[in-house]
Amino acid sequence: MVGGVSDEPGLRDRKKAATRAALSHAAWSIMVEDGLAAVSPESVAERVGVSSRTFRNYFASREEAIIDGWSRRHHALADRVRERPPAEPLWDSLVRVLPEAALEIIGSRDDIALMIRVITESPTLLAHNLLALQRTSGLLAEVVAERTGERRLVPHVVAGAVLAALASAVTYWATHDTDEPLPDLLRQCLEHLRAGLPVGPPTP
Amino acid sequence: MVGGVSDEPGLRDRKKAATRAALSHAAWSIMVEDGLAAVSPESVAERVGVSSRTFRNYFASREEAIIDGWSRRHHALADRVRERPPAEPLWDSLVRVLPEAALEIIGSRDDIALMIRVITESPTLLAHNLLALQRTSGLLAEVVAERTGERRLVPHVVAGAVLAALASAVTYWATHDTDEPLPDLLRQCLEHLRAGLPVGPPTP
DNA sequence: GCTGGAACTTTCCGGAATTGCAAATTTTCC
DNA sequence: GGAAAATTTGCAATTCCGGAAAGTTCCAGC
Repeated sequence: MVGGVSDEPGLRDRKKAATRAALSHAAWSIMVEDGLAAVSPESVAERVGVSSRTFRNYFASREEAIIDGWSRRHHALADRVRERPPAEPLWDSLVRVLPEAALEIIGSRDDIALMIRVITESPTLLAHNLLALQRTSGLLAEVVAERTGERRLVPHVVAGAVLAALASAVTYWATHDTDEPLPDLLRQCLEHLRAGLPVGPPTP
Repeated sequence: MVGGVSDEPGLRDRKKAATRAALSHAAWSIMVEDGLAAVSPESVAERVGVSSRTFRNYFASREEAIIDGWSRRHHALADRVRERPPAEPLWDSLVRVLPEAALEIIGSRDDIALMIRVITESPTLLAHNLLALQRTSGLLAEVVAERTGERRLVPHVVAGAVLAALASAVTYWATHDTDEPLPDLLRQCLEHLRAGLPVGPPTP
């Protein structure tokens, strides 16, 4: 017992994670190449080299498979924030971590633009996306609670608002033809949340 | 032509709306009485007195039927804000409308508590709920844009944050044993958004 | 008010999607 | 090396879904 109480995954779990990732990746690729309709348990399983029954053991639907990779990267956001020095004020952590992390998570602008386009015509895919966001929001709320000591309403409001900002910034950046880099857009949104949401006087 | 250019729905459309509402209501009732598993196109259609095929003409799934009533009340939120005097500053409108409207929309505390309990063990139902919220968020963003003249990022951030506040307040109110009335909780959340989200210094 | 046409509901039905199960295969541990 | 545990696979049973056609209800024009 050289390794002590190490909880390394072990080959079995690593393989599971690998096929899961391979299935999700394949599902995404097929969607990019031939559209959402072409993604099926059969097509995905064939590309990975497993049976379609195995696909169903991992995912309940094509949408779940397509989202899964994204989902896992999303969830990493909370850990990123948690890794910041505990003495750092929360907003500083958020403003430091999110704008940079956002880019890595969503990948290229083309990817996210395609995703948004597909999502707008597939409520099911949108729903799975929202589920992933919701889970991330829960994880982020935990971190906020740890950092601030607040235990009740505030962490969820903060987490929800921050993810709304993230979603808004990403959507705008991907769908509008702007030169501003994503991190800058997101930083602006977060600063708004920190300082109080600006809403101009009513237009006369 | 006494009534002028009235666009009253007409009997046919009223009947459609009625069966839709009846189906949704029946779906909700069955869920309350016998649990989510007991809600099926057959059981719902039978209670209303239509064929199960008709149920499928209206809703694609039990979850959609269960959520539908709530959905429609949600969507009314945006109109409520729009109806406020145009000269009123946006935050005043929001703080005035939402806390009171929230209560009407979600019904009794028991209803929402049950809903949350069921949702936690049914991802599909949660997903449909999130879809409804998302649509409401879009509608609210339109109103914000009309009111403030802002056209790009801000309306979506504001709308998303406000709905996060709504969801947080409702969830807390329904799941924790607090004496504070829902409108007060929600007002607090909205004031936080207006003034800047408070996050205490890190706990030493 | 009555009649033709449009819209909605119902019945029937076939194919696709989903789930459960047990055998076969692979991994782990001793 | 071999037993135990976990995973993959194929198959069967079942449910789900939506199209087509017939029947029923509403609306508009005469």
